[in-house]
Amino acid sequence: MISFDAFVLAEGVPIYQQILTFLKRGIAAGTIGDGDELPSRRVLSALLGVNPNTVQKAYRLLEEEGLIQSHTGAKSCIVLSGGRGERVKRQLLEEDGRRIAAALHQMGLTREEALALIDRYWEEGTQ
Amino acid sequence: MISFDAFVLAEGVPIYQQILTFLKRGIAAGTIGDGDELPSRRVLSALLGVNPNTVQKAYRLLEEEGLIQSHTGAKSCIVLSGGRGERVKRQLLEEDGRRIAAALHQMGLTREEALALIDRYWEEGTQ
DNA sequence: AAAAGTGTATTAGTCAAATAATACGGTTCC
DNA sequence: GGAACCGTATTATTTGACTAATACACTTTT
Repeated sequence: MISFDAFVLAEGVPIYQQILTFLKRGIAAGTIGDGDELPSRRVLSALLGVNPNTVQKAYRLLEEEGLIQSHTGAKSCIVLSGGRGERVKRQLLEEDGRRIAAALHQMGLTREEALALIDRYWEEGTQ
Repeated sequence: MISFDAFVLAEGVPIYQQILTFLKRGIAAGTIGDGDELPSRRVLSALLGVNPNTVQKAYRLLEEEGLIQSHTGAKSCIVLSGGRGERVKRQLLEEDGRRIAAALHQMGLTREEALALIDRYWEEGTQ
């Protein structure tokens, strides 16, 4: 069963997108693997304190991407066969890499200052 | 007159927030300085292809933060006195630093892999 | 078999973001 | 002084995110 203990609800970003991002980053990190069971819509919505429909929207989008398999009545589970896992990781690294580098550059940081900033907050992110 | 040539409209983020971020990053970078004139609401909305009310919302929020001064009839301009510029840069670095480090860590990257990723897309961000 | 849990679907409502169309008074510039 | 531009304000509408309350059929568990 996939754990949502590390999930923290942020503001200003659609909740269903945060769920997508959380799961995809877990897939990229390898902490979420092929065949892993997802919490049911009802359980996760109660856990996060959001509406079941919001979780359903996230799960539906994941299924449309082929990353989840759902059968009426049974729990949904992760599908990473056919290079899906590698694809997710590659896409995530490229999108985040571009976005992050652009942000740091727009703030006028040099390459060294940017690397130093990541270094500075790296320890905090490990908690 | 502050240039919005480098501004590119993204999806999934409120437009008024994108305008705020663009200006704050310019302030942090030093490319936007004290007393600089902003494009009028009408001109900028036409330039970005968005509604004047959306630009007005961004400008109003900036004024509430004390980063803009507006007088009815005249153009608005940037106010960075009293350490406002430094404050903006410090806040931006902390927020982005934390968010970026957390994202990289959640993807399971080591510190070295994270720094390599930034390095990889650094050149692209320069354009 | 019965109960509990699950995926799925529907309808209704609230709220924020964004658009659209004006309107008014003040400033700038020729 | 007048035209052009500017900040500001108002009202209405559309769209998407989210909540709320159900309902139904299927699976799992006991």
